[in-house]
Amino acid sequence: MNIVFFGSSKFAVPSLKALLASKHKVLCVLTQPDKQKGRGLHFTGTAIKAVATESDIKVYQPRNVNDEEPVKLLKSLKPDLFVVIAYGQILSSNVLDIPRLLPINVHASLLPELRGAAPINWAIIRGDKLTGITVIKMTEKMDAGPVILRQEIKISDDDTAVTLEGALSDMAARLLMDSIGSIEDNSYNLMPQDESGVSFAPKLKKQDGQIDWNNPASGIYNLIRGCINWPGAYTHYKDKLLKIYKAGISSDACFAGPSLPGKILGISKKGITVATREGNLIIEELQIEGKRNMKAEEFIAGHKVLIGDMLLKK
RNA sequence: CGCGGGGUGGAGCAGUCUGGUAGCUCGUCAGGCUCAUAACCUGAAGGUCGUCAGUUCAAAUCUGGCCCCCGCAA
Repeated sequence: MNIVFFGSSKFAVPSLKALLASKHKVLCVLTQPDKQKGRGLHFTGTAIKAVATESDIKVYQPRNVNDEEPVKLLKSLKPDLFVVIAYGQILSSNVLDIPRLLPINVHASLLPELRGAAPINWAIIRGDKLTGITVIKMTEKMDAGPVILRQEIKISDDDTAVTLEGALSDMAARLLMDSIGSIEDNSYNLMPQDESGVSFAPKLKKQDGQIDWNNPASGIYNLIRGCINWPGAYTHYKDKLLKIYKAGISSDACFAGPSLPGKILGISKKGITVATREGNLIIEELQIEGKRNMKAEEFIAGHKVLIGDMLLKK
């Protein structure tokens, strides 16, 4: 089949690679325009652009796919199928009507749960035990089309957005290939989504990573795991930004009583124990503004961390 | 030239403003204490202070160039 691939982030990479390795033909790849990124604000391309370029696939980076010019181009390719994975732009019906067979989308949640840009992060932040991959036929309403294929995966307590994304992106590639297979021999069904079960996973904002010590330790633990790649769970210590990369829930009985949320209760090799509204969190790996990330033990060695110090919102 | 922090024994930091003996916490090693220990005590090893040049009697510290790491922002 002749396929046009739409994707931008790392999550889409295994799927694109699977397609490139298959008998199907990838006519071209659409990805987000290069953006100024990082120190010095140099222009950087997406992860998908790198893979496509390496394989000598044509790359297009329209600012808006729905504009006249990209639409014209896509029509001229006469594709059978659109495959959209973590692309970052919403396709209008003009675009969705182009492929001869279907426009399909691979989404990292069990739709209708967690529609939107950041389903993996939110699944962890919400404390879900189960998530998965859903392949849908795209409709104009985002992530709302009928389901072609779906598979579940368990979220373990020590999964982070990074580990889960890795597992899901591989699963996405497999499910994508299965879906294409069923489309090819016309054996697929379209199951409408149950609109009563809809929830949303909007793009994370910087602000979403801010730790509120008035939440229970378990909620903060989930936030840390869910925000690990971006924006990072953060708080402030002595007026400096402090990111927390790894933490645990403390079971130490000697800090059992209620304490002021955000207060440092204990300092040991295991980490820094901090009070929350409910239970205590033990910080194991962190990063202070301007420094690399380090183990709590290392941080303690060089910074005079005292019991009673506060971690604050700002 | 987007804004900012930083490079000092193996790790994390202080010292730099106000040049003049290399400091702290931890780790490592040896010994001691202890029923025992990741605890405690004593001692030791380990550093051309990122790099190149300049100023100076004297540079981790002042001046200039270069390299590298990181936070913000996007």
